[in-house]
Amino acid sequence: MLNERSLSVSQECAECPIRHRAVCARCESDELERLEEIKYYRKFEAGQTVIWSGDRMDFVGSVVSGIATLTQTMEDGRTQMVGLLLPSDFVGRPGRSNAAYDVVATTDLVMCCFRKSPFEELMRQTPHIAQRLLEMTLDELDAAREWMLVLGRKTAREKIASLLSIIARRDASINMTTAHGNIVFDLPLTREAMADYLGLTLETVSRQISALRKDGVIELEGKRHVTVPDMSRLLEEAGDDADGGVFA
Amino acid sequence: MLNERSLSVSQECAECPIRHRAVCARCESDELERLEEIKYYRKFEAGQTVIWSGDRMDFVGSVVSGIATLTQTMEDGRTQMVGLLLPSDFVGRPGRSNAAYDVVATTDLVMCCFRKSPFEELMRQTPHIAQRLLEMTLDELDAAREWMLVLGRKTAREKIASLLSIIARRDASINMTTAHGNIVFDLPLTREAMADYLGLTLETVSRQISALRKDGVIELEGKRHVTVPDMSRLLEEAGDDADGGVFA
DNA sequence: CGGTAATTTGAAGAATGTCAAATCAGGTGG
DNA sequence: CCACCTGATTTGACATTCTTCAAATTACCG
Repeated sequence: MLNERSLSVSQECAECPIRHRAVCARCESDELERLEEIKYYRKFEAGQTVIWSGDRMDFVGSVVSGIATLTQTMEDGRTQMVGLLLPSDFVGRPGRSNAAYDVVATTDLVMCCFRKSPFEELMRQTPHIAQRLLEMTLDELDAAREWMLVLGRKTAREKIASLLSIIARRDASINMTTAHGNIVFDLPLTREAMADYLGLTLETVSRQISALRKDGVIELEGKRHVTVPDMSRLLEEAGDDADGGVFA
Repeated sequence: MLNERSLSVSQECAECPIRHRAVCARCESDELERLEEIKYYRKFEAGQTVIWSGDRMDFVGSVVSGIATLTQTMEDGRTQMVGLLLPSDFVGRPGRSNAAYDVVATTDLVMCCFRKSPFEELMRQTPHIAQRLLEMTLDELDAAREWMLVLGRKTAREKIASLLSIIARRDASINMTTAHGNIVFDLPLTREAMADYLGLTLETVSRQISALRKDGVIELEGKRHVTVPDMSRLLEEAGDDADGGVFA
């Protein structure tokens, strides 16, 4: 199932776009050299499954570019997204041999992979990797808990506004695509993927996006390109405090 | 607000009931001695708030006995539980100075606390603590993701069945209170707390519990004492695979 | 034996899901 | 370059689930 092509070019960690944010962020140059020995790149096309829940997983790795999702599926087919993986995010769990979730590339995706057992060995020896992984895992746990509030207590409209805020915020921390105060970004998810993220149906997602557009909270060009004229308004719609953060 | 009483008796780590499961599980005896120097016990009564979200938090610690909850609250009062803390669970985040969630004791509670900055210093020096904390955080993240599926995709009945399964499982790993194949346990949560856990109203919780009782999935003595005659039936009602696990 | 909080139950309403059909967008082959 | 095809998205009508508000009941505590 994994018919990705190997990259012919090998890349230097020093020039890596996620060098200072990924699991290797804290590594010294000698530690980086050892990581470089066990790393390899893998490329996936949009729509491809990186790994199926339950499958043996002999690597861990970082998203270098593109977006992937982590999802759980019930026997009857209901699915819930439980993670949205952006560049620098970590995939896999050291010490676990089988994947716990489906990982799917939603855009073209490049991953920097490490063979699992050498990586685990390296973790034992270099505290910087484990330290950084702990930090990242704690951040993910906080994000998961924020998400739980969204899933459990917010209305459909608030859920959509929350998701848009999150994407805008994450996007801004990378691209800062803001023309004269406006926040502008592309939705990296289909309506169905948004529904799986938010615990809604795709029809409800569509209706609420239309409603937010009609009420002037967002503007749309095509189905995916979003402009937010007033970020604090969006945050208000999300049910969050309308102050603080990147967009004061 | 924190009118807990200090414990007059200091306890030995060696005899601690959570010695082999808490954040200190991997520590050697010399490491334990250093932890012992910075630890102190705190006791809370049922209903007391351990810490408010946003408050300065100058300690981290472990639940020794009793149960606490982690909750988020929106401005208009809607609340969502995001963590259920049982004995050996860790409270607080190294490197963070203010609490991100409300922590409330739902039963009488004993915590083993460490002053934060000495603990952080110790973490830097002894990899065993950080290693164990990473492991525990990864487990919590998995639990949070399971919970996200419950919140996002399960029906009210499935949510209740899921919660009962989780409590039964956690209880069993400690007490194994099973008379002739039956699983028996006490609900440590009020209907309202269950509602906050599951993203429901307390009325819906009450109705679904009654329905499960009527259908013979569970039996109740009083409001809190639960008997599960057939665990696989309960798991089926939860929408999970009805096999595997502790109760095969 | 009251009093209070927790829980249950009922009736009605609102939000979201379901099913079906129409529309739109992008890519393809002619 | 255009008509067509396919999948994504939107829209509509209706069904269902869950919440809301209100009141009755139960359990526990002093």
